[in-house]
Amino acid sequence: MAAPRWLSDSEHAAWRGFLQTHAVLTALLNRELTTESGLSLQDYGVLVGLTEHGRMRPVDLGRALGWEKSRLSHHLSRMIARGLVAKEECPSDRRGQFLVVTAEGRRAIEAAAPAHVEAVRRLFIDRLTDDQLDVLATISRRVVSGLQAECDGDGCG
Amino acid sequence: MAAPRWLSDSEHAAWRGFLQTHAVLTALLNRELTTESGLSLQDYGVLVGLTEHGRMRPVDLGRALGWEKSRLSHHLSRMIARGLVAKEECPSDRRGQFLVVTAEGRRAIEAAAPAHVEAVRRLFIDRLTDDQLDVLATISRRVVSGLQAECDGDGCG
DNA sequence: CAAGATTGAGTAGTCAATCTTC
DNA sequence: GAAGATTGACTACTCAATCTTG
Repeated sequence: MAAPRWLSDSEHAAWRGFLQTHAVLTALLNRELTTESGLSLQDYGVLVGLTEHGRMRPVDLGRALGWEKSRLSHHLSRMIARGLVAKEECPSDRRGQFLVVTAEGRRAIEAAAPAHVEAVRRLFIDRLTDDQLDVLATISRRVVSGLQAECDGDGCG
Repeated sequence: MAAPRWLSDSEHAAWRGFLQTHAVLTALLNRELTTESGLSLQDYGVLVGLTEHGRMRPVDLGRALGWEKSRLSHHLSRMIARGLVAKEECPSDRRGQFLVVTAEGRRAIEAAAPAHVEAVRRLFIDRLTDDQLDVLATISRRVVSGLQAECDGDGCG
């Protein structure tokens, strides 16, 4: 390995800031959401994904969330046990299934959403400018696409 | 609760993108780091914090990382058991201690750093412009300061 | 053999209760 | 009583192994 290109102060600030922001933000949002609705931030993410797409295969939901397949599988089995989501057969490819939100899951996310969206606004969205939000979305697409390219070469998951 | 101000498409993209990016990026970085050096991303963060500050109290390290106090406490006891960090008495306030990196901890992070920094560059830093990195650092400061203001009102920790 | 998904064992994180010192 | 820190029980995540279908 040649002499490492260490991070500059501003690069270091960006990277550590990203990690710190995520830690602190998700901890508080998760606490609020759980206390008020009984859903975790993870539950909420699953329900948002399925609600947006109507029905979805685990592999696609996992990609949208950025989760490992076994994490998703464990989490889904807990949510299925609680009656929030359900599985349907996938006729075209019997290795996979479709996931759907149950009526109870729909009630749960509809009850949780107003307060949670307010919290996300208060702590995150409303503290940033439109330009900053656009940069963030651009960064996400850029980094995630790079990660996926990386994972085409070997087995990432 | 009045009619909720739902997130616009671009706000939703920014927020979900942030969560997805963090999930996907930390999973891959953690796997690489653990495989090549035996340190987790969390271990690395602790060692970076302590190395930068020389000696540090748990409460300050927890703030820098954005971690809950019990998470830090559990993690430190594991790192102490592995000989990576150690505690010293804090003469001015005997409720607290100082944390220091051991010689072994220093060896571990120095061995891990070159490859890890390369990975952070390859997957994150080098894919973004300087302007984007600056925006990210600004966002972090802004959001984290808001969170701390929020936590002055009640007990967040 | 590759891809979608599950399982079990081990590790890590959260919450509430507790202890000590200020 | 509040702040710094720890502990134990519970929940969640990771990794590797496995199973089934393409």
